[in-house]
Amino acid sequence: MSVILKPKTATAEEIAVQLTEAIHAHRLQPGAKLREDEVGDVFQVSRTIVRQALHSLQHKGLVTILRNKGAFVAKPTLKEAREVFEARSLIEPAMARAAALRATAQDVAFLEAHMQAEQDALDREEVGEALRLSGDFHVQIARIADHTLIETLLGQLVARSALIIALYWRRRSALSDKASHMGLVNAFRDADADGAEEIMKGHLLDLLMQLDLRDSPSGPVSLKEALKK
Amino acid sequence: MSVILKPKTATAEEIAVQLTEAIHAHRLQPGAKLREDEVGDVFQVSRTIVRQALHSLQHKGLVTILRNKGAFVAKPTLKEAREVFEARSLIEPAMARAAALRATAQDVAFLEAHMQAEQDALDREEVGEALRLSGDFHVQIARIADHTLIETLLGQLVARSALIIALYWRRRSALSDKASHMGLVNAFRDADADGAEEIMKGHLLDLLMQLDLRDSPSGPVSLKEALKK
DNA sequence: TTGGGCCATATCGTATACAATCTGAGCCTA
DNA sequence: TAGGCTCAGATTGTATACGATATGGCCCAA
Repeated sequence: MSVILKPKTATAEEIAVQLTEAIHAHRLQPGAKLREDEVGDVFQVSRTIVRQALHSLQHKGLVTILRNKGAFVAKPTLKEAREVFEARSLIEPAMARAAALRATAQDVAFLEAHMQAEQDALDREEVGEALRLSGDFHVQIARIADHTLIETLLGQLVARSALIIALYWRRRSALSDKASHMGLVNAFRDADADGAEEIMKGHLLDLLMQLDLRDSPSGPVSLKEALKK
Repeated sequence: MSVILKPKTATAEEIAVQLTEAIHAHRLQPGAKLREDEVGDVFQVSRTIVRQALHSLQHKGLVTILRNKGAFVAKPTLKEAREVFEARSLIEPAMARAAALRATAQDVAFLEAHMQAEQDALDREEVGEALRLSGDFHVQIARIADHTLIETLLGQLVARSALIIALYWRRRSALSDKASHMGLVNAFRDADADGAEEIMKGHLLDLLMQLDLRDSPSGPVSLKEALKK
């Protein structure tokens, strides 16, 4: 928790955003406890506001709140992880198709700048920021498709994906989606709906393949936790 | 607001459920104001708890909270309404397919009982309850498909659909989904994945057709509201 | 009469006080 | 020494007090 920025007073929304970024950047690990007054001290607000932020993050699936226990950064199970990517596979190809039919020159330029920003972050070795931008790329596609509901939804799924990547990413392979993203941008430029849809399908499959979502238990668990119940 | 039941103390979750049911049953109309201490009086809890419930409903898209103005039952716009059904069309056929492959005899029996309960409600002329059950039928399919994430998601979309139906339903046609639901149950019994998927696709299209989602303005609006801004 | 400004009241927003609950250390006992 | 009990401290849960903001009525002036 001590790695959070902005020690000045903030709104619940701002706190939620900052916590989300910290989770995205893996500065807050899955399972980390978020004590209310600790967070409140950092942001200089009362627990009331912190509570709002934490509940909001719970609704988005980033935080788990246990009654009388507290709030923790969510630890998606294997099943939840698979479900997130299944849901994305149902939604995103259709968004890519719609975006291809609607994308303007500005949209294409925006996505290109977005990819450049991601590359810059990688060059600076800011892996967390690059991951965040990479996820946001997908949300931007829903925005271009002008589908507000799914844009919101996808924002939540992408945020959860960041947690999943933190837990299940096979470190041995590089998480590179540059080629797919480039392909999508090109398809948008050409208004190639079929192409965009296919690339997105393949891209999500690629992502899945780079995760270790086989039956292995959910990773290192403390003995104490493992023996509980 | 005076039509709500259970005047004894309750948790935020219970309040949210009761409000949801009231919205489903159209006892609370889109746009209705939900004053915090009024709700608190009804349920015999402090505003703290009411606030939790209202925020939770906001996240689910059933309530709109305007800062310093208060909470209102959401009034989905035409675009939002279309988006809800588009999202459902992306998700539910796949759920129907998965459910067909997984449904047990118990699941089929459960759905049959569910349909019977809906019919009973209709016979008792409890239209609101029948609508609620009809929506829940779809959520149950996601449960049978064993897809928890989408089950939750669909619960929200179905709840919003109830609002949309309240606003955009063409009264002239009967909102009958009995045939489609029956077809789905049969497909589940036969493990007919393709059939289930197709029926669900068509069923959602049917639903859309029975709504008036053309460009007409969002219905009766007070003059004052219309001239604002 | 009509338009604008002012104030009382209603209502929401936030902080804080207090109650309920959990946790873990220390102690006792078998 | 292992197991369980008790209690203090830490932490979350809820109610309430108080401040901020919006609303609507009233008065006054043009």
